[in-house]
Amino acid sequence: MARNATSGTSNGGTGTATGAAVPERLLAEATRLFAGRGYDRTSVQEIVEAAGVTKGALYHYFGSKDDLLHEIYGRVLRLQTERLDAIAARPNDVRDRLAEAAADVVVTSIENLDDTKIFFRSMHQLSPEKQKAVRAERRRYHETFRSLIEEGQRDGHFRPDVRPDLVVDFFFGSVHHLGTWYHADGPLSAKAVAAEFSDLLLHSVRQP
Amino acid sequence: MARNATSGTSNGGTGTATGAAVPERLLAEATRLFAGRGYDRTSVQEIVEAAGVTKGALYHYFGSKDDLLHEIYGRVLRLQTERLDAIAARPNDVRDRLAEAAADVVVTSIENLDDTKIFFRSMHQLSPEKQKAVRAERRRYHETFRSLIEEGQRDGHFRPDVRPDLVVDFFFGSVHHLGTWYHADGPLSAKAVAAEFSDLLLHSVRQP
Amino acid sequence: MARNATSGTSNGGTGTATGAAVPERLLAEATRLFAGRGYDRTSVQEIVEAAGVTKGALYHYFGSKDDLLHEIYGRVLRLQTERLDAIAARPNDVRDRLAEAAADVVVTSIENLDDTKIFFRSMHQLSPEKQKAVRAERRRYHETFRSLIEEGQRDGHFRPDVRPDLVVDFFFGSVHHLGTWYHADGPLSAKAVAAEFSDLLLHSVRQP
Amino acid sequence: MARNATSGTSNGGTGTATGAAVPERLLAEATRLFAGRGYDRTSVQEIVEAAGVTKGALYHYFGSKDDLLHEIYGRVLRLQTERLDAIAARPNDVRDRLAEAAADVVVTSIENLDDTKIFFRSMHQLSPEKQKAVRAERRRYHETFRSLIEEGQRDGHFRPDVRPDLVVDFFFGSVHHLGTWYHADGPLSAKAVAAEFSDLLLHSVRQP
DNA sequence: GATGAATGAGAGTTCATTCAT
DNA sequence: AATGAATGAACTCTCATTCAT
Repeated sequence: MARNATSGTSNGGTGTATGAAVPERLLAEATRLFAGRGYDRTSVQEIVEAAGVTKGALYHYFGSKDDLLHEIYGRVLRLQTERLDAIAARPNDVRDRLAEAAADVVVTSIENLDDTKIFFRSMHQLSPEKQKAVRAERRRYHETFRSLIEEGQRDGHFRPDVRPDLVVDFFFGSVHHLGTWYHADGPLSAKAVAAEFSDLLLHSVRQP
Repeated sequence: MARNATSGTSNGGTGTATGAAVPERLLAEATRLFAGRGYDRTSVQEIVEAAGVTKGALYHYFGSKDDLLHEIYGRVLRLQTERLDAIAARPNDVRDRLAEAAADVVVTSIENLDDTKIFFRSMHQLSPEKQKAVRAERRRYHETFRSLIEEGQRDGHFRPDVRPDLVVDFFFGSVHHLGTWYHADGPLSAKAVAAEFSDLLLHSVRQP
Repeated sequence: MARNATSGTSNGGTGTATGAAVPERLLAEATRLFAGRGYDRTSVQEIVEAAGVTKGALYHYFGSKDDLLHEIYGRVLRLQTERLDAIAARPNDVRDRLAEAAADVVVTSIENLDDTKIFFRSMHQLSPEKQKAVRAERRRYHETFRSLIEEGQRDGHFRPDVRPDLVVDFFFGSVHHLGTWYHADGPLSAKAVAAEFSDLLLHSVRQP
Repeated sequence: MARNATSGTSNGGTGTATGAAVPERLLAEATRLFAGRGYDRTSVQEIVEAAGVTKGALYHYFGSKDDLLHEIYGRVLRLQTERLDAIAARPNDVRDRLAEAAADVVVTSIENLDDTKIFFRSMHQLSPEKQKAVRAERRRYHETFRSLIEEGQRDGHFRPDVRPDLVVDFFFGSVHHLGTWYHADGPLSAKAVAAEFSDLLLHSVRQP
């Protein structure tokens, strides 16, 4: 079980290595390493060395290696859920909200590309209970997204002959896979990808 | 590297466990186990036990554990490449060919769902050289697919304002993620998903 | 070494968990846990959690984990030594004194069954010096017991052809093993066992 | 789970270190070390170093450290059970059979003093299931012993006013504790102790 | 063609203890 | 009087791979 995470003595989260508080440093390094080598291929020893502490310190804050992964998921899930909820609650035309939600999740996925990579590659390495918890939270997120599509269908803006749940799986497959091909130093900005993915989604469902 | 892989289908009937030849049995069990537990969490011992042989036998046919994974990739890549090449070479309207190619890759991905799961989860666990080889072959596949989109754009059937490479990444994200949500015993047949994914792709790119 | 052990019974009412003073609570919980899981398998963390204090508190009162064990031995040794000395000093017939001493050590062993279990299972986990100290005290106890047998032999009440030291080892083997089979909720009261063990001892040595 | 124990390639069980077969050597060294330091304080590393092999070899033959302990128990239990069964089945007077059984278990306990020490100190460190198995076998042994006492009571040779089960616990307490005080280089031979313990037991139960 | 004993390096985790506060 | 973060060493166990047979 995660013990108490932050402790919040001081430090606003500045540096990567020795500046930040210990739990933050551990999470940051774990994220970087899990994204690079994969969860199973990253040893606890590597994490603590990268964070400049000892194993004892890690196990003081986190109950297990598994716990670190769960915490990483928690952070990104919370962030994306909050943003989607805010967008979905706006008074705009549902087409605009869907477009914005789609673009937003692409941008935040690219901004947190390490978390995105970890998400789709390592989820099945979580303990069964934690996996269940993460899936439940993810399902809530997908349901909110799906409800936008359903709303658009009721309004007559979106085609009625598509299954909203399949559209969600279709789109989030694309989003989760950003980590396999997107590179920050490539020709495409996060915004450019977001605009294009959002556009593809909208065209795929809109009433012609 | 794989030494001699299959040796054909004969076998002479000496097999201890099931009917098939030893290398086939090993590949089949490895595929099943890798899909279930992941590559790193599947031990060579488990594979040989499931196949009813000993470690020595495995290392007689395959040079390493890594080699098994590479062989699995090889099979599915060969299959999908052949099918795509055949579809792309037909004389039909490019919209029909794209629709058919999209539907076909969905169906074969679902029919080989274990391979699909392994593909996107375990690619980064291959040795660097083998990873490079697989990526190269995959790129060829994507290029063929992309050329269909480019052809449609030249013909005026598809919107000119989308980047063909992004469309490919968009669509194959969806395909690779089938393994995370599709269940054979669910309400949707492989064909139904294929039809819908293909339809979503076509709508997302066609000239309105 | 124990620093100041008890500090009396007062406590001022500041205790966080139950009523008793901190060192007593620690000893009580340690006894319970050592008897249940064994010394090596009980962590300092478990002890302090059971007692409702922190590690710092434990190390304030006791110099080490080893020290706790030594203190537990000290208590039960002091108790049993006092009682035996009192019984041995009475003016009764030596047969009655031996019978009473035997019955008494059985009763107090059962009443402090946790200590009994710890005694014979964990003695060798004490540090060498402490082990020596405990053994010396135990030897004194055995010598007092043995002198009763020798006295009975001189008086002609007990058979002269038995070795008193062997009788002591014979009998205390039985006593120390109470912890392995006696259960408070079984059919036998402490007194019943005490009566029978005492009777068996007396029959084994008395002059027929 | 214990895998296959012996393998019996050659070697009649001569030496302690490098002569004997690997599993035998491991068991012998484990017995010596467990008796000396206790189960929990003996590391797997120490065992394999003493046996001159690597950890992998140990885990090739034994499923766990726990398994080694179980195997040690198995050997001594089997030996003592066989001997008791043989003695109990003889046609002699029951008093002679009880005396012989008592003396025999003392002699074999002293001859295998390491096993005896381990038995009473480390039983509770076995996994619950294995503990149950050992206890069941031990119970059978005790029942055979108890049946001798019951037979003697029916014949009128032994006092009817003692509980046979308590006599068994009484006597085997003494036997199990041999390990705490007996030293091979002391003044008493195994036979001398056996004769005296057997004599004490017989006097404690016989009809005066 | 196939065995299985053995290796050796490294995995995650636990723990008694210390010490600045 | 008491905290709790942090240490560092040791723990049991796993694993892909090799090689004499």
